[in-house]
Amino acid sequence: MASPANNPTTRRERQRLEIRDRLLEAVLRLNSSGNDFASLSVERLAQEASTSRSTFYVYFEDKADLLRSLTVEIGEELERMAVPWLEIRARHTRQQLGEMLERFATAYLPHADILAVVFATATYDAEVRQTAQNLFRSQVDALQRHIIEGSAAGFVDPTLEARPTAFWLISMIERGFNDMLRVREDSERKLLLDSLADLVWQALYALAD
Amino acid sequence: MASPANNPTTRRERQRLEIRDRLLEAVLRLNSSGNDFASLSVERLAQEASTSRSTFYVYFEDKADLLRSLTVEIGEELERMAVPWLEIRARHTRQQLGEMLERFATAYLPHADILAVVFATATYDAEVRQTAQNLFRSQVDALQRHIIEGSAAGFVDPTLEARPTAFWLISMIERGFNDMLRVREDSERKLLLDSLADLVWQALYALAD
DNA sequence: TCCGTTGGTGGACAGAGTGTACGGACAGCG
DNA sequence: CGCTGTCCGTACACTCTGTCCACCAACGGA
Repeated sequence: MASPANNPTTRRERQRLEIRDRLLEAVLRLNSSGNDFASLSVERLAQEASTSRSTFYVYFEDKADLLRSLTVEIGEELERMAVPWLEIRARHTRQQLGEMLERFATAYLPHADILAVVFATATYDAEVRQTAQNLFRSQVDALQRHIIEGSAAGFVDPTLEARPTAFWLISMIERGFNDMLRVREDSERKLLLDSLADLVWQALYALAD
Repeated sequence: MASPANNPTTRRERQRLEIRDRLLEAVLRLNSSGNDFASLSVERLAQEASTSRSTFYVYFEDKADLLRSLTVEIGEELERMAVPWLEIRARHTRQQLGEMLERFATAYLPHADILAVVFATATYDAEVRQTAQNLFRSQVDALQRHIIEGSAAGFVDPTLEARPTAFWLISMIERGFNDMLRVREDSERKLLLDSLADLVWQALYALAD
């Protein structure tokens, strides 16, 4: 059936993609195991991906270039993860909000460490900064739409300024989640998420109607 | 009158401090003028401070060490700046809150760019991370006290979990302020700060009593 | 004022990492 | 089968780091 000939990608192309993936995964592995991206040499990275330093430069211009690719991929996944909350267009309960935020957190947290690297790199690499800003902006956009449509539908406080409110709330969530990485205890995590849900509830939904 | 002999510091000590200050200021100057800290060489830095590279290493172990000193100094100033809001122990109006946050923002924003560097460096330098965490924690502590004492005094919603609420609000303010750097327009800034005041008001004070 | 001490300076050094170039080797492909 | 694409090792020039040291200016005590 799926013979190599039928596959649109040739074997060589598949090998290319595999090496590329190995490099991307190597960064995640090294980064999550205590090493820090900034002092990670290309040599070490290539070694972790079972390839050579010179090959690295075939696939990426430099480390920042690799990080850009990574950011785009993670960004797409983040947007998918936020859908359950932000795409809601009907009145919901405080408890439902809590559950949605919890699901969002569960999906977000595994990526938080690499996102921290992205934000860090953004301060000194213009292209990564652009990518990171797009990511942030698209989250704010989504929440802004949620607020506007929720106001119209009557389940969001209609007196809110949609854009700035969305900006602050997304700031809170993003910054807070990055810090939550360090929280090991499940009970403490629960407490934090519950408090977050209270704040969001209070900010957006409590004063509706 | 104030002869050199009467001065507790000798001339040499004063010169020492002056060079140190020149180096610290050089970082701020170079950082704010578009250059990025990560790719800033010690050579360039010493040059900007009108001193030599070898002298740099007399004063600081490395760039991260310098950043740590800077962080501590900025941290102390930040705490002073937050006092008007956080040290309030009595009921106040929504308008007063807005004014206090505006003053806080005005004091914070000039430092936001270097703080961004601090947070970026924190992801890969353990000591800077510690310093940055202390800074963050002390802000959370102060807000937590504010919430607890405000609850007792009756002007803060007593059902709040003080610690996590403080954590989220400080996250929001810190992350948001770092982004506000890019906001040039006064009217837009006004809108943002007003919205922030609404959120804080709603979160802490609206449900008191 | 004199002179010993202090401390900034420039230069040299080894070590590490970067980004580029190129030839050899090996496997995929026609 | 021979051609071609791709990975690998090696080498190179370059930049930056952190350390060391000898030199010398000027500071400050006597």
